Amino acid sequence: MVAFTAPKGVPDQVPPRSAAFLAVRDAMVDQLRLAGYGALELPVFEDTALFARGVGETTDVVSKEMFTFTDRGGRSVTLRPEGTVGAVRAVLEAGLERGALPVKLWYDGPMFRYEHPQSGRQRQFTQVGAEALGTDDPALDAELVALADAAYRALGLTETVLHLNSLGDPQDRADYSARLRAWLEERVGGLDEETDRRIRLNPLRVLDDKRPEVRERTAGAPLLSDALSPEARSHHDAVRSHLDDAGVAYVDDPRLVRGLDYYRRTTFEFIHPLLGAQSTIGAGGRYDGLSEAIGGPPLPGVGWALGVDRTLLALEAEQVAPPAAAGCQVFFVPLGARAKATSFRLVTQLRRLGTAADLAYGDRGMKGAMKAADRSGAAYAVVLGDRDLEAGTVPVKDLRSGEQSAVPLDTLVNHVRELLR
RNA sequence: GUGGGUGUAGCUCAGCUGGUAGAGCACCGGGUUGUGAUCCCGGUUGUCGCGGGUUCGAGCCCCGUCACUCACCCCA
Repeated sequence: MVAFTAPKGVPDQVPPRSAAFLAVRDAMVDQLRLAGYGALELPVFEDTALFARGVGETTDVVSKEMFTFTDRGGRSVTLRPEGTVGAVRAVLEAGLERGALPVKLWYDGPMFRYEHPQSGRQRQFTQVGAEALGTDDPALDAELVALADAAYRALGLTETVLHLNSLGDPQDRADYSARLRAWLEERVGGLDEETDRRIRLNPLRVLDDKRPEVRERTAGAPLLSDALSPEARSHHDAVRSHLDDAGVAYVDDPRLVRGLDYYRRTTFEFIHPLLGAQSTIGAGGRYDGLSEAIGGPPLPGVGWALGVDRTLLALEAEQVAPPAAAGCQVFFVPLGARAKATSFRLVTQLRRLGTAADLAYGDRGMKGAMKAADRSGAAYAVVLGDRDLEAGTVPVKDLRSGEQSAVPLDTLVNHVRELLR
């Protein structure tokens, strides 16, 4: 036991799992690069008011899950609970919306929400995010969905299910909310205080309640998908048709609701059935009003965030081996001080040339050093002691076959690089 | 914020009706004065989460507390 532990809900990533963590992140980013998305580096904390306006005051994320503190200058700042709002702020600040459109961007990094940790949910978690701003072309919605789908496929996930819905335009949503509120008050009202409050403030979210007794009562609720304006309807149809053409499978989920206020029209979630309660491994949608909500010009946008931690859990649940990290290629086993100095020099030389090399540290014995060579995963071991240095040739051992040959010391570096070719 | 479960070695865990701490794996060393993954032998690691109580005696019983974990709400 050590004196300090990581703060509650804040994970460490250590080997060997950390390699898989990075591989998941990279697989997502690779897809975005293929599609012309540019990199965005964003601050980890922002003005608290930015999130309040952008994400929405009444959302759970803003009302009870933010890491908010006052800095030394008396300003209220908040560790970002999500990436989209900050990304849009950065685009507006840099004036990118006045350049070539659409602006397509990706970013990654830690997000923070003050929640009770459980499987698949931490207070600090990592997302890869993508945003496409400046046009309301439904093909962009489909592109983003297809890219997330491709990332999951590239990683080897086969059981992910894509849920798709449209929340309509603001007017559709307002009309529908009023109708749903009346319906819910009659059937679900009086169940408990929290639910009553939700019926008043954001009735759509009641449909997302997982409690069986609530599920039962909301079974016949009117659906938003039946209340879409002709414009929202045709946008949604276009998205679906692009996905069909691209061979991306999805499930129409008319009850899919998102917890962040800025979404409208397209919304989607990638759900993994083997994960337990926190089963959404990636999600997103269109947010055409967000820019205006934070004081910017009208600027349509669509985006998603994929959870790196949860995607890794999904890989583990499917027992898919994550891409292996590149390991050591040549391992040096020095016997004695002179040999160690020579080994160190050769290892450094090899590394400069791009060959992964390592050596046995700690002046351990032959047996221990060979064991370390074996564990390093290297294809070759170079064993050298004083008598080899005097002879001018050193034994190079093929660790798979066990065969060994003597190589002149002055050509060792090239010889080893030749062997590894 | 609410509820359930669990805290013993680096890891996974055993520990009987209370009698003073164990296994497997891992790690280190030796068997082989210079050759790994097998085998054999040996060795290291513990405030039994923490604090208090009951008892001649507590890993075990009681109270409190903290942490971890799963679930609700909500979300990636």
